[in-house]
Amino acid sequence: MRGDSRRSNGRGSGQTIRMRDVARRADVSPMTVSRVLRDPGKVSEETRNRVLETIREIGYVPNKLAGSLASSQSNVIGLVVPSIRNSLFADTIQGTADVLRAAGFQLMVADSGQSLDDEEALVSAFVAQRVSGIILHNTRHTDGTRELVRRAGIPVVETGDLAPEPLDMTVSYSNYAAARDMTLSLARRGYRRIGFVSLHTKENDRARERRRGYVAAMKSLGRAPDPALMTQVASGLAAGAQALVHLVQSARGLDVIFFAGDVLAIGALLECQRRGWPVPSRIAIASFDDLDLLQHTVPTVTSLRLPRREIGRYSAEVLLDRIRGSSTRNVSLDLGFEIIEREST
Amino acid sequence: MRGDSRRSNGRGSGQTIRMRDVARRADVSPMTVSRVLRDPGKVSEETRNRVLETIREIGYVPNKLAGSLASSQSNVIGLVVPSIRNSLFADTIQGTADVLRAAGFQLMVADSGQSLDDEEALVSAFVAQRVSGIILHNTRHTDGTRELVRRAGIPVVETGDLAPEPLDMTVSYSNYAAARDMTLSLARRGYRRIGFVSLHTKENDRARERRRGYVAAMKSLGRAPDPALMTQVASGLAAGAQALVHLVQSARGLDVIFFAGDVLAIGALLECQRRGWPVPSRIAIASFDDLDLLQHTVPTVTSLRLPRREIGRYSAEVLLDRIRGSSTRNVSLDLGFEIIEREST
DNA sequence: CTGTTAGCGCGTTCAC
DNA sequence: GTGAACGCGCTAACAG
Repeated sequence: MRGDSRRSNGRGSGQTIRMRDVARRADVSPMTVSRVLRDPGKVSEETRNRVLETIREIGYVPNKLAGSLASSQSNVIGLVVPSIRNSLFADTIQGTADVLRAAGFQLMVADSGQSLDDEEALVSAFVAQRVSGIILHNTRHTDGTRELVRRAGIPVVETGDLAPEPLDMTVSYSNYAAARDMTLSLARRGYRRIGFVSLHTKENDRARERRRGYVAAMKSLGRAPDPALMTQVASGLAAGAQALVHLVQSARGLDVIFFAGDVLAIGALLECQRRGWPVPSRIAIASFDDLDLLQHTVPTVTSLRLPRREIGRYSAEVLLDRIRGSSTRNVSLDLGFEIIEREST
Repeated sequence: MRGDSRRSNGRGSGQTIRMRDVARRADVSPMTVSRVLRDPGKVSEETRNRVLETIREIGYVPNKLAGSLASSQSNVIGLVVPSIRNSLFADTIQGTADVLRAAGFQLMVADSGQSLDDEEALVSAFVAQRVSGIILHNTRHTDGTRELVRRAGIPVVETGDLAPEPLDMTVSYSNYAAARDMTLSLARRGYRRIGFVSLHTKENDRARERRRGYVAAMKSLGRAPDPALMTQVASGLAAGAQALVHLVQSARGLDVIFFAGDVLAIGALLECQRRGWPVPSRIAIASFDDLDLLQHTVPTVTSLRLPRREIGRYSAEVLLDRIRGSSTRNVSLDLGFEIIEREST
């Protein structure tokens, strides 16, 4: 293979063009070509133009692999999310991608499927790729993960929740505070028996924090947390519908349910439509995530507006600041949230 | 910096561990360490275990940058989507990510924002990173993009639609056929005046193909395409609602509308609920994309089930086949679609 | 402003 | 089964 990476399929140019090919053709040294690409100001205009022209002519595309190896810095950021498919992360990823792209950075995305061990494997792969920063949508990690990023000295941003033991930097909102405040807000609006539905708290830290917030709110209201008012379900529209029916039928006097996960509230609302249960008169509904949909449904749904896009943007920005060395350390941003009251409560 | 990449922030181990550090400690040559990592069978069990143990002890993480440079092959695949945020792509990305991860490959994701020039820039960045394969959710490209991938000789999969002029491989369904068949299906069910709403066909190839399919179906039914029945809108729930109202009020005799884009049908359905227009008796609704939601709404919505996940999976698989050299050339998969008839029509 | 030298960390090749 | 030499393509440091 050496010196001949010709493809066997008959496609491609046959030869990868190297910097020295450009240099030879433009009658300069490879170093000058390198400078034209990364520090054009240090090359005379005439030479620069000649080199640029040559690059265009022969279609040279620099090898970043070699560049990164030589300079010990890549322009790649690694991102681990629990689930790419979950549209809730899509906004955040988009925010990150936008900032990174403007800065000329690439984004490497991976999916941990909620498994901390898989997360460790992915972080290891990122370290192996020598990414210059890592974003984790998760605040709990294996010891191995912690050790990996510590030793690698790579800047890390955690998000998804405020991190109790930050690896490095944090950009998020507080799931605890959000659930607590929504619960208090419902109480303030006069609801007496407030039901709470979350995703399974066993595997999901965010779900656990939200439940903690709900419980704290109930206590501060002088209401002992009633197990009959609380339930956990899997993700999905159908699960939301089931949880609704379950709680409405089993918890007497229930007047509102706070759905603290994904699309649960929508599933519940649709179930109400199906059964002809008027919302909010028969049962009121509040949601955690302010999906677009919730302001278009009939009735519109009360929810928490979370700064998804901003989390993505800021995560990228603090990472870039750190990489560029212009950074304050120990960044820990709480981007907050907002309660949006609508017709469903 | 050379030889001393110590961080100034006091974090990190201070020194990156290299293969030769492992070798020294395990009392073997670097070559043996390399073999243990990539071809363990060629090393005696005793040596192998000693090396493995040493790697664990000192927490060595191989430098893939150097490895890829030396071997001229990376384990990274580049993916360009029009919009990360669009949940329709999320399923496909997940499918790709799943397959790639099982094969030990990394995914680099970028967002072209529907701009062909931006796509070219991203492809160029991918080539610069020496990715070993590229997936494009798009079938139209600049000449520059075509030239880039041709010269680089990188395997490419196009998707999003059947490619009229494939760069290389294609994995998709036919937007044209899907829209045509849905239109014919509506006619077969007895609908006489079939309205059609798409996204703007000017910037969106898929929207154009879908409209072409609708028009072809109408012609084959002996019905001249009536401009009064067709409209184009931006993406979003509100746009779907507006399109609905516009068509219902302006096209007399309209009995069904086929919404050929994103969440338009949902926006329209919700608008019907808001206005108290019964679906399908006052106006029937059909959707293009079979979002989960559509089988939970009241009424449930007729739509096209597209093989999103499969597209992602197969795209990754044909790419991997090609990279591993075990491939048939000119792969062109049409994964088809399915019409799901529900209550809304 | 431009060139020279010396690696970056690893894989390939070939010898032992 | 194991090791030495060389180079992947580029950039840092220094010299001129």
